[in-house]
Amino acid sequence: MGQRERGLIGGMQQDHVIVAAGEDIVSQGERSRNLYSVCCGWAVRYQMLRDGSRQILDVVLPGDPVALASVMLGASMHSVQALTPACFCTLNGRKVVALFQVNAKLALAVLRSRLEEECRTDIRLTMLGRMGAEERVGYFLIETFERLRQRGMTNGTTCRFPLRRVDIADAVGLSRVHLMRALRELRSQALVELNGGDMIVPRAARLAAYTGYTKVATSIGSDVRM
Amino acid sequence: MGQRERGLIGGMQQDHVIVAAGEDIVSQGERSRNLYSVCCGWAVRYQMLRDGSRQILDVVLPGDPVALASVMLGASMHSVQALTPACFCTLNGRKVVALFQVNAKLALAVLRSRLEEECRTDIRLTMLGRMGAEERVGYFLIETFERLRQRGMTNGTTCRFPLRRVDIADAVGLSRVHLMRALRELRSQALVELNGGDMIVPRAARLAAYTGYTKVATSIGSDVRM
DNA sequence: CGTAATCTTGACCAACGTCAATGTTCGTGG
DNA sequence: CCACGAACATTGACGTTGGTCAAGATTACG
Repeated sequence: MGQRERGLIGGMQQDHVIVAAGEDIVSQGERSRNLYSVCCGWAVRYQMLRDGSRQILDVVLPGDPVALASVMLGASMHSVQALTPACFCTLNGRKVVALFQVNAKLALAVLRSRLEEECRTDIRLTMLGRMGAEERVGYFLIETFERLRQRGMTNGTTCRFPLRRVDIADAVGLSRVHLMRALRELRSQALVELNGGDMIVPRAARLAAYTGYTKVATSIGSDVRM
Repeated sequence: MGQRERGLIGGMQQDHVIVAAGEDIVSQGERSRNLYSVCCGWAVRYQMLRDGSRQILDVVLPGDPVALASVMLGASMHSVQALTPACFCTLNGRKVVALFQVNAKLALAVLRSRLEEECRTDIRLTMLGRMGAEERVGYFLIETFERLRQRGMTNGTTCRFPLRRVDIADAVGLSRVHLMRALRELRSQALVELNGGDMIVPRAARLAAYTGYTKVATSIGSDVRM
């Protein structure tokens, strides 16, 4: 994507919204015409079930778009909640879609980034359907760690990690108690350690091997992440 | 999408490939430049794990594109296997991408259909992470049934359903034996019945209510499904 | 028929969830 | 600075769900 397209998107930014930790910026079922982009802070996409349980679909990091489906499809099937105080920049959804209709390169770049997400989602499906507790947790952690590393948000073997235990449990489909058991096991094998709000991965390659994680090519940096 | 775009895609069709039941048309890791579209027959997208277990990611029905990610990202992270003898039409991936770069409306239509898929995938994630065996199986069946109904492939309360028990088990993340238990329960409540290669759903609304399924708007018919 | 594949079920075992109790951290008001 | 409470983390004991093994029934096909 060239300077020109980046400028087009940049020029459409309307506002910055600050959201407190724990608050939703998008709600399941909502018909919003606003498109957001995480500017700083962490968030999660999630769904609630009838019985009150929650599934975290994905961790949303700075640079990731939020509510694209809501804008293009008319309604959002998931909520998005800030985990830390977070700042979102707002774009006019209608205008962005209009821009897509004119600028094929831009639409294509977004399509490509969606397809990359799709790959990650497929693997998460496999993880939930077919892996045991330790593998699931380890996989989720190394995947997030690698995403952070690609964005320069790690410090060698350490990074910020503001998810609570419940959040991790809801992301990997385990109960909070069983998640603790899995974490204990992973720590005892020196694969990952969570402490305060930090994650420590002494040997990323070892954790990757343990969980079956393999790096997937991304277009971060060379591509749009509105 | 107008007649013109449909014609552009239509004109690029090169070939028809016939694949026997049980054969792969796309393999995990493959770097193919071919794009396919299911023309008749059933297929599944799936991934294999190190330990030999398999996760079925999705059922691919007539009209669905195959290997879009492979073409646009350079490699496929999943395999696609025919469940029945199936016919795929082949498109030149490079040409299709080139077409996207020129025709924004087309790129946008494909993006929109990817976003719809994404909604379905999110729900499947939730199902695997948070639902019990009966709900998972019921959900998978009613979702597939509704997709078939939208394409006019059902006959009131009945439709073709060529998946074997193992396939269903691999799709919903259960063992074959436990899948049988769930099916027995669903049948005993007259929610679904599988027989031969057919599925019978006496009261779709009842099964939907039981599993928490809600219809999600799709652009089938009005949109591209190459 | 006969062989292979698939379906189906029972008996038993492992993984994971629930409950409940105890630490630990952190923010707030005195 | 301390006392207090609220939210979160951690662990043990025990129950439930779902996996594994193994055997027999059924179907598909040569």
